[in-house]
Amino acid sequence: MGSVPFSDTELFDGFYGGFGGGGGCGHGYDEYGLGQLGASTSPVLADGGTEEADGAAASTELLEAPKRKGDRRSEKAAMALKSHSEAERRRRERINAHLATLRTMVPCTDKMDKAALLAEVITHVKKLKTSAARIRSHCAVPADADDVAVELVSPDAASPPPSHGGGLLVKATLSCDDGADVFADVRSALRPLRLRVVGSEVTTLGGRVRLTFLISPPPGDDAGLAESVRQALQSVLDKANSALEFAPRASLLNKRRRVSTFESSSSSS
DNA sequence: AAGCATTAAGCTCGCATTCG
DNA sequence: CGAATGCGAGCTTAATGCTT
Repeated sequence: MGSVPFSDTELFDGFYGGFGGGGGCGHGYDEYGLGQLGASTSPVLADGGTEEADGAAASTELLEAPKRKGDRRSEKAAMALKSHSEAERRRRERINAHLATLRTMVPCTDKMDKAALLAEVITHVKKLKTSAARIRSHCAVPADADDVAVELVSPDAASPPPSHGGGLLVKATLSCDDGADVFADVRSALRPLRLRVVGSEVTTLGGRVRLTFLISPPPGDDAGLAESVRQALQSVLDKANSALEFAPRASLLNKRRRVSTFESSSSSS
């Protein structure tokens, strides 16, 4: 339509005043005294006059000083604008790169626009969550959230080994991050209780671990033992969580965090 | 084919927030 | 406190589809 295509705007690097894009916001670029910046040999000063006119009118040091100061200010503002503009471009590229990644992860999204893509991703994630929940209900996979569960179960439900006598069993389950110390911590926590463990099971998935113990309690003290085991396992969780509090600050910040541009390969200059 | 409306995408600006 | 960054809004342009 007779205007400069976006791809050609690089020609006007630093020349904001000459390009019409985004010019309708009610604020002209001259608001900054930047008119024709970069392309003009007689830059407009903040007060509206040109350097040539002012220079002819007064050549004393006293008058020159503030002028150079204004020049520097507009140069500085122009640099800030350019920098901000480039940062915005990088931001858009980052967003688009991640959207492209999402496109590769969800089938049949090639022709979708961004809004439809995001809607499809939401649907897809919901489906995956439902599937995960279904699988979890059938298999003993670790829970997403840290959890300690202790319950009394009948030997039938728990399918204990033949060595078990026949009374109620204590079934204790711990789900947490699969850290290097988990097993040692659990062992340390349970050892003082002098338990008779008749069965155990370990499941790990995606950096999470789920430990299940079947314990044969002493006669008449089911509830007491269950509570002791629960406290012991809870102490393991508490220890792990307190260790997290001393982890690098970045992992705990809920403020908006700055992320360096493009964790992927593309580096813009 | 021309004209028009709609939509998607990119650009810039100004303000708010965060960081050093 | 100034610089850097994030974000929403308003704008333009290009592409697309529909009607005449």
